[in-house]
Amino acid sequence: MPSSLSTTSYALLGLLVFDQETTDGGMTGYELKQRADNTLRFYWASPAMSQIYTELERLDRHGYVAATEVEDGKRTTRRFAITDAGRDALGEWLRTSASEFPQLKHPIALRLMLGSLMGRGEVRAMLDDYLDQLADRRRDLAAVRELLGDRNDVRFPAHVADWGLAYYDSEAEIVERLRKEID
Amino acid sequence: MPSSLSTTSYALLGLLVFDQETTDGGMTGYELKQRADNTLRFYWASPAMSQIYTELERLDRHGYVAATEVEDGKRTTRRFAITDAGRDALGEWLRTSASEFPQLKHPIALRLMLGSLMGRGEVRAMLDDYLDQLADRRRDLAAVRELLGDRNDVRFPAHVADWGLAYYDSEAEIVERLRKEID
DNA sequence: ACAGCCATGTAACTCGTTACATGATTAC
DNA sequence: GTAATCATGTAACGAGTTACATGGCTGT
Repeated sequence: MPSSLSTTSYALLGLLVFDQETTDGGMTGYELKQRADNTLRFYWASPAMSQIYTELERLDRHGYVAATEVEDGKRTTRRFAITDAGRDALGEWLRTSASEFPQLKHPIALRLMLGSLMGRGEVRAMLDDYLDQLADRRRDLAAVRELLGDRNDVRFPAHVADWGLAYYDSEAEIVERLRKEID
Repeated sequence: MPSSLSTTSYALLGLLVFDQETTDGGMTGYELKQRADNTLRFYWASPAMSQIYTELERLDRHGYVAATEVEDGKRTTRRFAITDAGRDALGEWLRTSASEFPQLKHPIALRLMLGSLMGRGEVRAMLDDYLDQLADRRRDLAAVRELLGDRNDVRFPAHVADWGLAYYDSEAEIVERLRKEID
């Protein structure tokens, strides 16, 4: 019964590792989505809500998470916590499966390839617009990095955030240089 | 009938723009796949052969490419060339549709986030391995860049290749720094 | 009261992949 | 002759999205 999970599935399971087990055990699907928006989004993908619930269901079937129904006023919410089996599976995955090379889908680069079909001004506008978006992203990630501080339990997520920040900086630099070359 | 095409579809159409119209008109699906492996692969994705043929079929239905059957010894191969309508559609797409922000799927960063579940040596090995892969990639892309030279018709693809090379260099630098910090 | 957030799910669909099938041509 | 490459397609499947549907809770 390997019945391997997708990388996204392991990624979500991984987010549950950093759950600081509050009074109730675990996180809701909604909370997990928020965490994904704050972390996974920057170097993987933040799955749609519907997929979060689907994956949690799947992880539950594998016994990698434990669900508890919590009475919350009039409604009942489900909270999910990673199990020991889940932690084992995650460690096994990290240790035995090969790391794929990163996959980049870069619409700006793609369009730049076709720069000869655009006017000079259009190319410049596209790159400027990209620089703006890049700055927005960087701000978002910097805010997340701030939250992590230097707490030891999130030392690795902090490393990843630093990586992301350095990447955004380098990307902005490259695009600015490119912009000048094209003029 | 807008019946918008996917970005991948436009990307393939874009590759046909650089077809230096030889004796026969256009490229075979097989040749297009090779070109995608040399270009698209680095900043988008190189579709599977089966998808190439599917997309060419679709582009043909839209009138964006023209197919010609060519007798090639005992077999008949189909060659595809971009049409004027195709060039128009591509320009329209470049001018009117918004550019999405790049999407990065980075398994190494994802795994690094879970570094606390791995041994120090395992993390280091993972990063070293990534640096090797990165160097391989860079070599491949540098070879492609070489081919482009300074020909004016491929000025923009060359810009994109330069962008990629700078990205790989920056990424290697960041990972090396990270490696030291983790030790 | 009304908006905005919290919370959970199902159904239909798209995009793209792998597996399967087939066969000609070319280089050793 | 036989392996690698050229060449073309179909079928089944998987991963993930958007649209749809529902309803409670919270702040103003």
